[in-house]
Amino acid sequence: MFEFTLDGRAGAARAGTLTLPHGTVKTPCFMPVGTRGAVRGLHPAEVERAGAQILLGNTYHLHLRPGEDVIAALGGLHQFSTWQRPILTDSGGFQVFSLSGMRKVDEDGVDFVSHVDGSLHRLTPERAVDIQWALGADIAMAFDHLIPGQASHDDARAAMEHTLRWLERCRHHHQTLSDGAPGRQTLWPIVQGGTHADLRRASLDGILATGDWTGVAVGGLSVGEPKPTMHAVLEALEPALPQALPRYLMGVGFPDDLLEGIARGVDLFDCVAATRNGRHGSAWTADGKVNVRGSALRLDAGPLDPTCDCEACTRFSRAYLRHLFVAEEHLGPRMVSIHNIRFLIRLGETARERILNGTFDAWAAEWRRRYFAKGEH
RNA sequence: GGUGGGGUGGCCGAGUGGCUAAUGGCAGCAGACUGUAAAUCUGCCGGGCUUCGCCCUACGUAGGUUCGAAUCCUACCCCCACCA
Repeated sequence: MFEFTLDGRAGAARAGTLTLPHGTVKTPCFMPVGTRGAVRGLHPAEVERAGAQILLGNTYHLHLRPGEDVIAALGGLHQFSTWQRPILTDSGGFQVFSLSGMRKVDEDGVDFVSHVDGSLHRLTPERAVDIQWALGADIAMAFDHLIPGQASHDDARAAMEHTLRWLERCRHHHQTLSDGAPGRQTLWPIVQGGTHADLRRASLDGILATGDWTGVAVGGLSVGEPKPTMHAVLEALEPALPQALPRYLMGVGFPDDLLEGIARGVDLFDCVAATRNGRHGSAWTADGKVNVRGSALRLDAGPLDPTCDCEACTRFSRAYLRHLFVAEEHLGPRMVSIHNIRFLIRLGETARERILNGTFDAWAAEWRRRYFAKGEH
């Protein structure tokens, strides 16, 4: 359980197989986000047909509603949601960042004011682990202290060291739970340190010194910093990342981010952009971004993306999808969400093939050329 | 035929002498979104241009009062309600 085998490499890029209690995951892989136990607007069968191998859930949001006790009573998140493939849960660390106006951080943990009803909720490393254990995710994430991409070296260091102290508490608490049910769930640490290479390396060193991990995540990127900065952080980290561990770049990203991440040795990604942008009428295609609501598509009989095999592209015209958005039919946001998810998943599938057959670099170069040809992305 | 009410930018609808090219909303157009407080948010939206400004044309039609009118006056046209 929790094994990762490397199937092939191309430069820094890797193809692997991750074995988890609920199934295996072929990498590189994009993981759709189902924050509240559902990928926004989609049926699990649709997510399966899009090729998703593993989904995300969120500690904070599922704790607020319906509550981890409810989910546990109904057999855990897999049974509750009927998603039987692997699940990874985020710890609520991102909410420390995204709900910055509604929480207070201290050494021990974080007080959140619920955005749902204003009630007070406290998350600590132990609580985050408890909740994720109750949810029954295959992979639980450490509770981390995430800060904006522009954060100073001092602030980034403080949050990174704070994250390490929390990690040790997460690890210890998770170990005591796992002792009673080995093989049920694994815990992954998160590298922090903002945009500062030295802090990133220190964070990774601190993580690797504390335990035998089954995977490692890189967090705190794509939070306002320029893309070249994110690439530089990944490049600074890559040589120090153990080849034997799957690497998960949290919260990333857009298609080009996935490609650049894969090229820099990342195996796993998640991002809400596929569903959020899809819901908002922005579709990714081999030729760049398409505004599905745009008047240019009014009489366009062609598919959203001629290279795509998703349920939207194989069935509907651009004109029809645009009509759905203009008329505010829910089918529109749903279909473009499916398309975007499929697009990212297919990107991972293709990258894997190319890594395994030795043509990754050439393919990546051509992919970039075409994706950016129109000057949009 | 009489009385009263009303005619405002693609639509609805504020505005009763200057701060009004004219509040809002809708429609339309463009853009944003990265471990989801987002089926959300932002910008444009009479025309033209050398577009952080200038010039035209505009509040039913025509005239008038005034330094200045969508706002006041007169006539006419049209719509609605009630009364004949």
